[in-house]
Amino acid sequence: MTPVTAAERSDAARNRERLLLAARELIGQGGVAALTMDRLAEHAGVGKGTIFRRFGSRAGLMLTLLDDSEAAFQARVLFGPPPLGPGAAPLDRLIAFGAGRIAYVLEYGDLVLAAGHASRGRFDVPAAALWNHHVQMLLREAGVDSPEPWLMAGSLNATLDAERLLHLVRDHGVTIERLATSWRDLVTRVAGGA
Amino acid sequence: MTPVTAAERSDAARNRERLLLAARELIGQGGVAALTMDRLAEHAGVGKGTIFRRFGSRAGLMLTLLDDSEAAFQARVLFGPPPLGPGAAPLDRLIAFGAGRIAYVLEYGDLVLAAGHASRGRFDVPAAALWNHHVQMLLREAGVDSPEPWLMAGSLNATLDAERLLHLVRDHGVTIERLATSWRDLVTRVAGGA
DNA sequence: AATAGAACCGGACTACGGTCCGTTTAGTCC
DNA sequence: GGACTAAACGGACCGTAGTCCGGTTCTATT
Repeated sequence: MTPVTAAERSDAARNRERLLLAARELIGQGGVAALTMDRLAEHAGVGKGTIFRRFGSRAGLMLTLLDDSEAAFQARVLFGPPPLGPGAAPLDRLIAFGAGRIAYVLEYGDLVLAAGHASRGRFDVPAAALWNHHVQMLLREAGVDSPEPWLMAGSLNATLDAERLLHLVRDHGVTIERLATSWRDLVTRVAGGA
Repeated sequence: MTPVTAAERSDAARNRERLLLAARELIGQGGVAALTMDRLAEHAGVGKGTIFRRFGSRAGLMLTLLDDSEAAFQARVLFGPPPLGPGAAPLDRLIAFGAGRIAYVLEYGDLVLAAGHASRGRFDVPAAALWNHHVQMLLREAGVDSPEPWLMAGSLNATLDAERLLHLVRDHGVTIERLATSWRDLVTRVAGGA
């Protein structure tokens, strides 16, 4: 977050902390929907413009709020124990990745949803690029020789879209187990399995 | 559109026509973004409330605007010549369906995008259910025996999400041919092909 | 410690989608 | 054709995300 070129000014840092704290408080009280920018500004004792300079948009703020948990998940994928982390067979890692992603999305629900409504389109966000790359790597290791590896990885990731998953769970009562099963089925077939 | 239970009142019909005409005019002049509800109301000489009673939301209006082309595409899929229509091998129909869908989304671009921002979530819209059912049927005919046929069809359709396709084309310069290739690769693998 | 200027601050302002409710009008029944 | 009712109408109103810019505060420099 802190730019390399210049240290963050102390008042800016103080306000950023205040804002994140106030944001979590508001969400804790009334859910993500209760977090409006006006309320946040008032509750944090800060001007509205300050929020937008700092986080760019409401979605940017949500992204920042998710930073910690997102980093934790990334760490589990990149350095954690198998099958999610390195060490397991590529297909098993792929299956575990989907299951983990599904669990993550359902756990943070509305927050992920709100973060997705970024003006940038929710695809170019750094994390998305990382997952794309990760899936692409696992596919290659699994021996999948696709004419469009990058697009194939993107397609599989589109399957894990937060809005879709939450819609299925909330409006159709689909269980997390069924989602995981479906993902396993999909990637197994793509990888040329049974 | 006209409810079976009661005929539409003449003033309502007149205003609906006015609104659709004015909407197409505004879009023709300044693109979909230029179609704001206030402007539309003024340009059509109609109150704003009238628009919302008739179409429910901005997305609903967009959906209505797409009605004709959507119906045309549906007709091609359900009754048209192979490989999109009936008569071809299931896998070929599936491939053609994706290609057709991609072309459709790219052709109507922003309109489809705006229609997708419906409050209902863009998944429960009637057309989406139809495509889901269609893909599910083709998979079954192709001998794909999935533990979750409905979710599998939904996953494949998620791959054709308008926002994703348009993002790839507009922000990454991906061609329609590459998208079609990737879709073919995906469904071929799912169907157990090469 | 004084100073300059960059970074930051705040809140009034805009544009938008969507709602509400008192008013008008179309269709119907006598 | 007059009266009645349900439907449609319209535009003021609301809450929202996001912008703008004059004033303020921090920090580096001397």
